[in-house]
Amino acid sequence: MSGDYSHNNNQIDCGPRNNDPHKHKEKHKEHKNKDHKKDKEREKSKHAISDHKDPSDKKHKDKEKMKHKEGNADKHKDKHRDKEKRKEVKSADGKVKKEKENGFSSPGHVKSEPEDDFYHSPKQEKTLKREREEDFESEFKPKKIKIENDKAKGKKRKQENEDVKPKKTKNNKKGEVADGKKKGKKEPEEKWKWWEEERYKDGVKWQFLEHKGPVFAPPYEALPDHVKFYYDGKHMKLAPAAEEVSTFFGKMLDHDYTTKEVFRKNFFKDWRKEMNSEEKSKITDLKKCDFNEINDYFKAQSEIRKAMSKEQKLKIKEENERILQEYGFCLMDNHKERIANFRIEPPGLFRGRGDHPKMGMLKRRSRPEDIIINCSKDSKHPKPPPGTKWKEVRHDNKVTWLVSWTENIQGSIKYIMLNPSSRIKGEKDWQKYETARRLKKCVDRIRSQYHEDWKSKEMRIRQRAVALYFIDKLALRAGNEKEEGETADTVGCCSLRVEHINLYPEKDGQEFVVEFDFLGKDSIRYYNKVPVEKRAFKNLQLFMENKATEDDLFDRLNTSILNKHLQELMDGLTAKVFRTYNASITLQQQLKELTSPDENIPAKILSYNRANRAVAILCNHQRAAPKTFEKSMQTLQAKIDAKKDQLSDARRELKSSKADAKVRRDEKSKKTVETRKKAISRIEEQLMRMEVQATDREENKQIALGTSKLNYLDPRISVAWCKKWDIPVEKIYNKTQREKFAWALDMAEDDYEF
DNA sequence: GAAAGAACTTAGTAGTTCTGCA
DNA sequence: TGCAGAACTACTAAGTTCTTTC
Repeated sequence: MSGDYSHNNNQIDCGPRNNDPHKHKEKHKEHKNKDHKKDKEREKSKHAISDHKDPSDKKHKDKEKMKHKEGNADKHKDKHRDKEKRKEVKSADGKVKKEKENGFSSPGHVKSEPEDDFYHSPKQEKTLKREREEDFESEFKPKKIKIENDKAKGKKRKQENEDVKPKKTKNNKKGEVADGKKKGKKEPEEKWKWWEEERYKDGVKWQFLEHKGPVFAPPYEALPDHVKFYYDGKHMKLAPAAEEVSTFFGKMLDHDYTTKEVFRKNFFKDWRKEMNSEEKSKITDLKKCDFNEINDYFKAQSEIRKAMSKEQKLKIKEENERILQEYGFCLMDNHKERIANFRIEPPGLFRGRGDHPKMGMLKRRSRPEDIIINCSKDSKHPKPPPGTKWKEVRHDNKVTWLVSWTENIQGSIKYIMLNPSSRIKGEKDWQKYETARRLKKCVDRIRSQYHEDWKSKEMRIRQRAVALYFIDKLALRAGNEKEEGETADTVGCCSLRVEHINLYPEKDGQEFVVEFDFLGKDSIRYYNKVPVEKRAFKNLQLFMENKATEDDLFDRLNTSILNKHLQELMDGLTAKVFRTYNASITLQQQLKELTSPDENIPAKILSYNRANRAVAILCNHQRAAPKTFEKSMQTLQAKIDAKKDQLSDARRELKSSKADAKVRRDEKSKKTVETRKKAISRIEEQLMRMEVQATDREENKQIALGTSKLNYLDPRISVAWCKKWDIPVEKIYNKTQREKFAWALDMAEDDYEF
């Protein structure tokens, strides 16, 4: 893990989601800022920890200032080093190597993208020059593109405009337009390297945005007459509104949700709202409702779809492709960009995770009148379906979304945004890792600061220090306060309650052990027994004194207090950055530790997956073990056994042919020996692959690697590792991931250091 | 300065497509 | 060629953080 710092003993196989041993008690009430009297007494009586201004505070601040100064000096040195590094390097073959900046390179050439006929706008010229964002951290400096003279600008502009000109897309396969690749064409067309361009400043996200608007869910299609709903054993024909909602439930009959009391109650309440007065008066008990025919009908439909002929399937695929081409892309600042989710969420029953109080509620159908469109004033605005109107068309270029609407369950806003491969998402991602790298430079200072802080006389400072210690050491999430009764009862670091930890002065031969047991994001259980520093332990004892189990552990702390403090320690620092930093640094360290030069490619990939797994465990990224896991492991094991038999047979054969060759001493028998030797090494190779696969699969049973790979691991670490060990990057990142991390693939060299 | 609202990232799951093997 | 299982994608819930409002 991350040096001696992140000791994470997360036990992944600690039971399924929601399997919290202590049933979550009734939600506690506002513990923050509450009952000050009680707190003060507590503090006074014990360790004379004052909640008031600490006279030593000023001293502290001065000290802090000094530290900051030191930090700045370091920064300066680093900058200097970076500058040195950035100088052009000539490689042995005389080629100018890419200029490096924090391990990346950036030749300032003009992009050439495929032309396309999707959008054309006369307004593109002004978008060409983006100004540099001034406050952008030093590490996140794309190389300044050489300043173009007017002539050059004109040339670039021309090329950019050509980017959006018609492109023949006959027989296009999925993604080809986006990729700018044509089948059969060997030379890959160059993609837009947005990371070599200037960024906008002042929060501007784009200058020009044009899109076709969202795709709505298809209208409800009534059930055929033979599919019947029964109430109390009697057939009942429902009016379309109630029937539609009944199908939402009927489709889910095989799902666990429909057995949950809360789900059933919420569904029934909302369903009744959709019934006419006759239906409402008759249907009063969900237990008497029989949705089986509806369930069977949808299952049959699914079978029919599966059994379709190739031609029929192809037709559907083509239609989907057409919709994708029409609605799945937008034009942002001269570049055609893929939209992530261009469909409005269809109506259905809300599937809240864990013990969500709103599960089963009806998610209503969104209409054009609910939809806000965001695009350029001077673009071709998307048209609402005939006879309808948008709620609003706005032109806000300080946000990244294209479409938004408010959902009816929690009243939150939903957005249509761009794909992770887009410039707008990529820049943000890159910036995220640069912030984490800046944390690397000052993390020691921050750590010594919180080690000081937990001796403070002020309770709030001690709490802040211990919480930060956990966020840093265990990669816990910040833990915002949540509205009671609105969501599942989950917590993060700042919102931990007394009931979520147990303290053991000594456990299993270790001192000062803290046992964490709580439900985190998505109601995934976090269970970890971890030895902590004595001061942290003693502080926890103090924080828990005279508190009830449902009280907040850190009653003088919340995420905004913590983040404000972090902001003072480092510009742009928030609790979340620690997770990114610890994940990435762990990957880098693990890769160094686990990769041995003599191993072959599959073994190296196993090492990579193990490093990735270490991060996933640190971040508590779990998944349900695949339903077919045991069976597929058995199958694989059987194959391994068979391969082993095959190997021993082959060895036996080799032995006998060697003996044979000794006697005969002819060419033919010599050849046989060689052939059998080759066969053996082939079988050994196959066996080794299978065994590696089995190990990997077993270790991965309940761990999800994807989340950390996509969100926490600086891709440049992986790219550098691939380059260093000659591993094809395709073995680590699939196509989508390579598109998302195109910037990293382009800029990271084999010596990249996070 | 706190609360509410908005914007955006992170997350697991369900459904679909691809791949390798018998 | 068909099937099983792996790999990938789409979907959308659930977080965090930033911004606005009062």
